[in-house]
Amino acid sequence: MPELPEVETVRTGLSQLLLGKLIAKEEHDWPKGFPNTDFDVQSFMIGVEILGIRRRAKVLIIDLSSAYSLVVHLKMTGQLVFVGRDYRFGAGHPNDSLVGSLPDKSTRVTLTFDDGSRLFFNDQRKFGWMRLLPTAEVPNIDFFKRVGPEPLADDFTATAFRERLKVRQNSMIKAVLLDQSVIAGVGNIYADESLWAAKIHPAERVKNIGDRKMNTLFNELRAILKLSIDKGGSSDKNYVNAEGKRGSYLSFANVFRREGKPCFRHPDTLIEKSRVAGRGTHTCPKCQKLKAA
DNA sequence: CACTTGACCTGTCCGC
DNA sequence: TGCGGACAGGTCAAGT
Repeated sequence: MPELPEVETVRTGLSQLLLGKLIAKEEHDWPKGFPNTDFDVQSFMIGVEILGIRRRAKVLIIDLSSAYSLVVHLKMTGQLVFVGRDYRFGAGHPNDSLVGSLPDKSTRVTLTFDDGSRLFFNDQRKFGWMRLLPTAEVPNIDFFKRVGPEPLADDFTATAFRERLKVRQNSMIKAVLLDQSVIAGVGNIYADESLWAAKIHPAERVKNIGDRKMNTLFNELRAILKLSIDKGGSSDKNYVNAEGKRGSYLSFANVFRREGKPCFRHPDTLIEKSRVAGRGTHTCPKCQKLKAA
C-alpha cells in the first residue's frame, strides 16, 4: 500500500486534524499487535496531548505529550481515518471513499479524543503495526537504524543517489529501488513509474546504467513522488487519507495498472506486466529495453 | 553476497 | 453458485 506519497498525505491530514487534541479513550482488538508493551499503556496515552505527526520512510510517528510516541507502519492495507464528533456510529462514511461504516471488521485500534472526535487504525491484512515507544527511542528501532535517506530531502543530490545505488552493482535496479536501506519510501508503484519515465528496464543491472541515466532516474523519481503527494497519493484498493478520501495519482500513472493499454510514448505498443524482484512489474517493451547480457 | 521463496493475513477476482 | 488458485501497495527471515 502506502508508499512515501500516501504516508506523507496521511501525515499532512493528521497534522491538520489532531494537533492539540487530548486522548480520552483507547480501545484495541488486536491480541498479537497492539499494545506492544507490558506496562500500563493507558497511563502514557490517556489525557495526553497530540504534539505533532512526523514521517520517516513509510512510517508515521505521532508524538504525545507523555514523551511517548505512537509509531505506525501501514504496510499493504493500513488506514488511519479520522472522524469528527458528529460522526454517527454505523452511519457510513460521508466521503466518496473506500471506507464504509466505522469502526468496521478491520479496525484494530480506536482513539477517542476529548472533543468526541475519533481516529481509527484499520488494517485488513494485519501486516501493519502500531507501537507505543518513548519518543527518544523511536530512532533506535531496527527499521530506522537501517533505513536509507529520504529521496525528497533538500540535501539529497543526484550524486548521493548514484553513490548509494552503486553499492549494489550486480543487482536489478528495481530491487535496489525497493530496498528501504538504500532509499527510503519507494514501493512498487513509484519504482515502476520512475523506471518508465527514465526509460530503464526494471531488471537492468545497476552496473549497466550510466551516470546520465541514473541522474534522469533521480530527477524523475523525485518529480513523480512530488506529483503524487500533490494528487493525494495512489488509491488502488485500500488506501485512503486521514479523512477517508482516495488519492488520484493513478489517473496520472504511465504504467502502473496499465497493462494491455497503449504506452503514452508509443501508442502502438501495449504496456506489459511481468514479475521482477518478486513483484508485479509494468513496462513498455519498446522504451524499456534490457541491455544484452 | 545476491537473489528467491515463504511467511505474515484477508479479500477479491478469475477460470473451471 | 461454489471452489481452488493467483494475486494485492511491504517487510523480514530463511534457504539456495
